Amino acid sequence: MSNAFQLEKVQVALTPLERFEEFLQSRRMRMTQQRRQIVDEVFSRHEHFNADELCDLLGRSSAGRVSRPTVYRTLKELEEAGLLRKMNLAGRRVYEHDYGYPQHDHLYCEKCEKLIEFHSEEVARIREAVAREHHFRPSGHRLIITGLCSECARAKRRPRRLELV
Amino acid sequence: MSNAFQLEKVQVALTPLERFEEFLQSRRMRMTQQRRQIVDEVFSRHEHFNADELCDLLGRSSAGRVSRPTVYRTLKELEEAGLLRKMNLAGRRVYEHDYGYPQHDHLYCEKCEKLIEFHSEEVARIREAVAREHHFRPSGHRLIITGLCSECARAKRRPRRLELV
DNA sequence: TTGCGTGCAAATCTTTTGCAGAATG
DNA sequence: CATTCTGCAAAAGATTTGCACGCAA
Repeated sequence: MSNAFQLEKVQVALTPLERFEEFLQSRRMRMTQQRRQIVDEVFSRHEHFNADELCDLLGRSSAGRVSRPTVYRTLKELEEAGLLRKMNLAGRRVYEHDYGYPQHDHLYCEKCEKLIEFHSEEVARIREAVAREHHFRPSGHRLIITGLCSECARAKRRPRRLELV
Repeated sequence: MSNAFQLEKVQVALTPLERFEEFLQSRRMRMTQQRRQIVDEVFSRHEHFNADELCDLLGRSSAGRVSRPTVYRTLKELEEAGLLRKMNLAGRRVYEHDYGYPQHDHLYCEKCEKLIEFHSEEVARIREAVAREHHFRPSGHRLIITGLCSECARAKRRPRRLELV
């Protein structure tokens, strides 16, 4: 169902942690307590997050805290490993799951900052067509449609009534 | 011609400077030597730029220098006035002309960092269709297709020959 | 003359780096 | 045991802010 606000997961053979272990091994890097903790935290929910928020979450963690530099270092590794994707949203740098989720684009509510995911074959088609015209070799794209989500649009249409209660 | 790498200008009644003056007046703000200098510099070429680059250009200016805080303050004003649009490109925050140029999207070369503008009615159509599906009220969008431009793609296909000369 | 605007210096915020000690394979 | 990692402190880069003086209207 491409209309679902939360896209369906894609079937993957390995868990994010296993996938990351493979990546680390391929680079002669080590699986540490901290890296494990970060992967657990990051993949325990699907929301978009930024480095600072993750630091907070890991700060409160019962498993022991992880330092800020380590969080930044590991986020970069997870990006290189293809587990996370970084994105710029109204000046905020947020991460989202990449591994195990299908290609998608976003609707971004400027009021409540909600991020809605959607998939469209059309976008891929346009990408190819435009690229061909310009002799450009596309490797990816990013489409963000900004505006107001249904709730905020409704609220905006009749703000008086609600505010004057 | 929507295929031109450099899109055609749109007819506008006022110069950017005049438009900015109107904006300032509407807010009881003043036209100063510095603001005038910044607008002149910014609209003297069509390239994308960031705050730092603009500071450099204004530093060399014969008309006297403009301080960094003023550059930042004025860029924000120009954005609010609808003269400039800010955009995040691979972590770099760049500005582009908004006033006097048509709605467009970008092809971004990951190698040479070139930015190619293109216009597509299709994108606008998709935007409306997706928004309708999600009861979303769109106000704008941003589409960036990343990859390699024609020159860089060519260079990449046969790097040996060129590098071994 | 009355504020608004500017430049300076310093503060913020976010992210990165050098390094000594800790942990992993 | 040889290296890789981590945390700390500090550096770095980008942007913002407080304030006293200067300038536009």
